Amino acid sequence: MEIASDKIAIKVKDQLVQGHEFTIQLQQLFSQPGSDLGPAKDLVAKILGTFNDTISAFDSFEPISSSSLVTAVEGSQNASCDNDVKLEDSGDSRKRLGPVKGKRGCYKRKKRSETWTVESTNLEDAYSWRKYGQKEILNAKFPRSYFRCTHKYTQACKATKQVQKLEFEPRMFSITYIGNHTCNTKEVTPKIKSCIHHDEIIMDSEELKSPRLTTSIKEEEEKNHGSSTESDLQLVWQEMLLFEEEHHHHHHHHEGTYGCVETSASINGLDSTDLWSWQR
DNA sequence: ACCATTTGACCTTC
DNA sequence: GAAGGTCAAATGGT
Repeated sequence: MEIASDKIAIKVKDQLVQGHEFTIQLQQLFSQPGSDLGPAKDLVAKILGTFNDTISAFDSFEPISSSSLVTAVEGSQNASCDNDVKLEDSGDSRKRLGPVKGKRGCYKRKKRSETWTVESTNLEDAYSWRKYGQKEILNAKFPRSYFRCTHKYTQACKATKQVQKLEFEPRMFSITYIGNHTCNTKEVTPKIKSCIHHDEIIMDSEELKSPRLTTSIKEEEEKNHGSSTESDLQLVWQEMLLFEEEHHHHHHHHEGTYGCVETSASINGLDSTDLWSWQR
């Protein structure tokens, strides 16, 4: 076994794990009462996400000819999706209210993905989410909201998050991230048609025809009411986003096409005014 | 007309 | 069987 590369890999992973640990400690430090660094927390969340991603990448294809594998598979899924030959009418005693359009559900067994939780006053991170559910939770005053990545179907991105208001600190949310994004968030692409072979079924239907979105960020004049600290935070947050952008594709010119749109998502009927979604 | 959210039903997990 | 997570029809917004 020529383990040269294996050794390196192990070392790298150890370092990652350590960095992960440190970040968690930092996160816990933040959650001490008295500090209100929302944006920093979100940043921490993202860092953690990166670590999780990398670490689990290692875990997933672990060379390991040896032992100690963790029976990771659990692929069994008795999801009853397979044989469609099943009856689908008459005999079923189940109550089906609406028009039966086909089998609903057909869930697959979930692969445990990385999860991590942060607490923050603003619900935004750099990704765009779509709400798909809300549930009352036992012994909790506030319901839990469920979000998935906007690009779940166009790009098969598995990331989701759950948001719930903290009972004793209603301005704060507990945000649990599940899985990491695999979508290209900025992938609207210049669309060089010339090199596309012509039957792309891919169809990323988001052409954003709304002309008013293209007005760039001249909305500096914040709409929040006087609260200077709030706006400061907002600005810091924006800067962080831009910073990140630049680092993603090194000095990409023409980054200014982001528009900021207020969404009407509401948690518990009480919509949070600091809910923003960034779109291109 | 399209797209996001709401909301109760449906499904899984414990 | 209860609690939590997900689906999708209905609804609402632009």
